[in-house]
Amino acid sequence: MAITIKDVAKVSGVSIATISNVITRKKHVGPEVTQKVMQAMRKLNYRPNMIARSLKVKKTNNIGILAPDIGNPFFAEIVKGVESVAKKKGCQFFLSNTNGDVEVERSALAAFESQNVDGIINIAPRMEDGELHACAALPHVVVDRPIDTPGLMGCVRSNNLTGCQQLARHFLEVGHTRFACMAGPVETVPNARTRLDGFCGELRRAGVAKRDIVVYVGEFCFEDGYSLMKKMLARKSVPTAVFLCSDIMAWGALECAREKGVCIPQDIAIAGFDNVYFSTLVSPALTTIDAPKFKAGVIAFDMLHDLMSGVKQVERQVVMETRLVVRASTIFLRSPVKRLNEEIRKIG
Amino acid sequence: MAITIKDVAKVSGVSIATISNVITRKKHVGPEVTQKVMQAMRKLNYRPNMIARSLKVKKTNNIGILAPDIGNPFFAEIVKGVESVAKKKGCQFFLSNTNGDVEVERSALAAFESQNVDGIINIAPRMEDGELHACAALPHVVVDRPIDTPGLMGCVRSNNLTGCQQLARHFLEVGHTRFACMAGPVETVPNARTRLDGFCGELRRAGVAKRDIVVYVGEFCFEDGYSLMKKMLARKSVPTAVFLCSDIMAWGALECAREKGVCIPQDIAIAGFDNVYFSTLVSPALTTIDAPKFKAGVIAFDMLHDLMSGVKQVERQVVMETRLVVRASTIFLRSPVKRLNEEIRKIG
DNA sequence: TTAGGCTGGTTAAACGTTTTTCTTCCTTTG
DNA sequence: CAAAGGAAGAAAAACGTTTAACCAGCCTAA
Repeated sequence: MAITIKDVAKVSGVSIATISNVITRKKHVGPEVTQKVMQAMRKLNYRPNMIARSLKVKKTNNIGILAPDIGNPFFAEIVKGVESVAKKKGCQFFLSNTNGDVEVERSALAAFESQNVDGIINIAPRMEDGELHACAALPHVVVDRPIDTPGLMGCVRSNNLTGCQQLARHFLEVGHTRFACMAGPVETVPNARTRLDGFCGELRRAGVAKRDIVVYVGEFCFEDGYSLMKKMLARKSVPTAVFLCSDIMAWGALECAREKGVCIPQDIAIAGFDNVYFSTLVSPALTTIDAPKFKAGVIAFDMLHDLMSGVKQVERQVVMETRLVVRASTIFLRSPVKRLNEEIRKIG
Repeated sequence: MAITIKDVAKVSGVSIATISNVITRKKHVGPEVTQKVMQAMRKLNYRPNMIARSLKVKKTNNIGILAPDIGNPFFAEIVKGVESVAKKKGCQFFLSNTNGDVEVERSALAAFESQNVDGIINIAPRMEDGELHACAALPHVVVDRPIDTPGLMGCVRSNNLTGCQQLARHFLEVGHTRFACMAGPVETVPNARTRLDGFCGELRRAGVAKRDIVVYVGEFCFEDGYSLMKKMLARKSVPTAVFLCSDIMAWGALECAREKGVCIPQDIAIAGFDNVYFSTLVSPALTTIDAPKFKAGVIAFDMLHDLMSGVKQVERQVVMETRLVVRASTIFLRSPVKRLNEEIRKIG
């Protein structure tokens, strides 16, 4: 039988209200009584029952975190950011993986609501805007996806555009002339669209012809990076600079290149998006676009916390910058990168 | 204001007890009343308040998961295993990262207890046995660490020994004669000790001299893999087969080798432990010892669930097998691996 | 001296459920 | 036909807290 406030009351010979007061510090209670109570609590190893407390105060100090896949280090990092500051505020969290399945998202949200969480952090949800907005009765911040913020909604994301533009310029600077972009699910994920548009747009602006940019679409996963790369290598004129719209896709592409005996970056330059920490470990180290992950988590929680505590005038849209991180997969130090270009020009 | 069972009672013109009965199906309630109630619930979009329910029934259907670092795919995979089956049983979970810090473990456990979780899954805890055993009042299964199981404890882990022995034999078979083992924190983590002993023991049994096995100790992290490798390469006689006791350490070692211009596996063969899914992606693909992760999570939850439901005679110790997975980092197809050995013999 | 205000404490109601007990009204049966 | 039993629902108590309302004693000020 778990031990309750009543037991403590009995042992310390004082009313349960007093016990509660020494715990919550809401009313002053005399020093010697405080002592007695403290002692009794320690002796009994009493732990307040949060369930009962929550029921009474209508506040659980729990939040729910929804993420597509915690096995993906990108999301894991965000979650860790959230946790780092949640812990400081005495906040626990429920976690639910959705696999990008809207149905799962729905049921997880319902479950969270039943658990009376005080707020929700929703990472890269697939659910459409309208349905998401309907959840704004509860403080709810969505991360890594643009959305406008009625009710108690918040949004923290990164500017996917600039990083992609930087990458396009980088490719141009090192002399590439034929490009490929392997995008994510552009129909359902706004950021996938943005990355594609940012990259291609900048190229076009620099005068690259439309036919020199080939676009593929897939999911943000290893397999699709692999298979799209394979498809691309089967073309008769192969681009020399390819942007995979997530690191994990880029790993797939690297794997494919290795199998086909294509040298990176000598033959083809490859870049990703996310700057997940594994990206320094693949070979060659991956040029990628860094998006703040841990920090996004931190900011998301802070925002949620403000929303939960009813702070007025909270900044409900935070967008952070992305930036290009150049590594070995796009620069070939020993010789100019144009070799393949020239060969192709000769051949085709 | 959230809507409660009382509102439903009012709308459907029936007592709250009856509402409860239609929800829980504990007592039969007439069909037309059931209809009315259902309708009212739907109309009001009523969701039972789990907090109140939990308080009454002294059961939350929540569990707590403790893991060193969710950013580590090894642990993430276990968590996903747990979640997959927990979800089916209508169980939510709290998650807490400990960073391998005993103090954090303690406070997280206390927090879980206050939340009245029904059980705990404790992955690779650092806390010592005694203290852990003290938590066995609550159903508590520890994963990936051997421990005996008094009270309501359970343990699911993998047999670290056999895999390491297989690896040792594999190294011998391809002709190595000088070995290194870079172990984890052998003092505090039992599995670290087992891996070291399993590997070295098998070598010794095969007649390898003690002086042909060099041992280093570090943490299970990238940095230590890197630095220990560096230290090893500075020796005047360098082993040709090295076992890094976790994949993530092995990645560090690969990185170091790359920097130093050491070819893997031609110059040195490298193997890891865990078979985390990224290990196929590093270059060269890593030979490693596969430990079941997702499945461990599944089994852990099943065991916990039995413990929670008071099932008698639950098997409280499950140990799964590990097995060697040979990949490119230890086999060099085009020529025998002994080259460096011979050079070393010549030089030193 | 006494009304009024602190101080430090107690009592009791409330939070939203479940569950035990109680009430009604039928139906069965000897 | 009366007693027993069963079915369907209602009333009320309980879960472990917090908190509003209350109270006793003491100090101060009028």
